[in-house]
Amino acid sequence: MPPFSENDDNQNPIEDGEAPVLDLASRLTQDHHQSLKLWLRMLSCTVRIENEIRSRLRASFGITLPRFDLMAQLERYPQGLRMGELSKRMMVTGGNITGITDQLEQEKLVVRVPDPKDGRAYSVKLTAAGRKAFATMAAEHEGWIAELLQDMSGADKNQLIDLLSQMKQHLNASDEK
Amino acid sequence: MPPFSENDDNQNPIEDGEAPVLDLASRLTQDHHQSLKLWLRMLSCTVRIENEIRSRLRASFGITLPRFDLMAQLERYPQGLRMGELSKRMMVTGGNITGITDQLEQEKLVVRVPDPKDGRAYSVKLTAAGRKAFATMAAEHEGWIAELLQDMSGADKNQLIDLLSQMKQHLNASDEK
DNA sequence: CCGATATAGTTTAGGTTTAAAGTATCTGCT
DNA sequence: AGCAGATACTTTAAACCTAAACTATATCGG
Repeated sequence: MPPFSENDDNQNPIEDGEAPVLDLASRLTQDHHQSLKLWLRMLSCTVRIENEIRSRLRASFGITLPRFDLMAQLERYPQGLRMGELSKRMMVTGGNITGITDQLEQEKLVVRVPDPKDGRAYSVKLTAAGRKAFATMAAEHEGWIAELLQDMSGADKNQLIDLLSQMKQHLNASDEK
Repeated sequence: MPPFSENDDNQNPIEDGEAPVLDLASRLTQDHHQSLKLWLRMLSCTVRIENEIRSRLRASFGITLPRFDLMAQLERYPQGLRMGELSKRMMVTGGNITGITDQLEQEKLVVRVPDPKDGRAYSVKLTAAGRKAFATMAAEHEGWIAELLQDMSGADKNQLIDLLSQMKQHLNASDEK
């Protein structure tokens, strides 16, 4: 994800001090700007961390981020995941999963096990080598994330987790409508 | 950016109730998990919003997200931006900017103006048509973001903005080291 | 002036990503 | 049984993206 960041020098915290009474239109615009600002700031943080992790994964392990991510999903489901489940969890298209799985299979890190109950479906699983490789990488990866976020207090992190969980739920809720 | 999301059913808020005294190693692991959780939650929210915006931009305006993003950068700098500046602001590689600019130039939405002072450099600017097209799209875009985030209170949004600004600054600070 | 080094941008090769079309299998209905 | 529609996955074309190599221009020290 590399888009639309507000990488600006001015991090001026728009003064939201006294709130005069505003008409509906103004309040609407106000909220729009606030939401946009929030979005851009979150996007900026995400892209920065993502780029850093991508580059470290490549440098340390010669693996790409999507491959690592797919393995991370599988690691949580030893019984394997179907292509469609991977697609949903990773929030990418099915065709994409096909490609990444192909690559990982070629590297012998995952296998496609045909589903005996459904001739169309596979279960994708980590191989023993895949589990081993992932364990090493995951430990390092977790350390990197902690390092990147080390300057924030634990309390702030907890608060962010709460707020983002809330956001996530709202996003889920609103697309069921 | 479509990676490594923790798209799980269980949004169980890990009970961080009473905090027993822990040894250093445990506290470290604890912090690592907290950071990882925060990262995954933020990533998940970002990808969801991004996918939604990408799809709406395509459906409503037949434009891609990176092209829209590049135009958004230019809109803030009427005097134009050089390729390298676009690359830095959008946090993508220079080669990538070359490609996106090529496309937008072909669509007559931007122009490359040679820099009279530096034979290697261009200034990329929106054309009149580009400005016009962007104005329409940007208004709609802002509305979408507001809509997606409408279920959060203004106070929560402000708090998120604060925390993310802080995160962004820390990220900036730590890579100058 | 001239060569060494740096900088601005492009190109290339390979991987990722999407949307849309295609293939094969399954499920339900008659 | 058999067909209609749905589902699971793959393929395709076009765009995006990165890292690394490359081209051209600029700058600096002699």
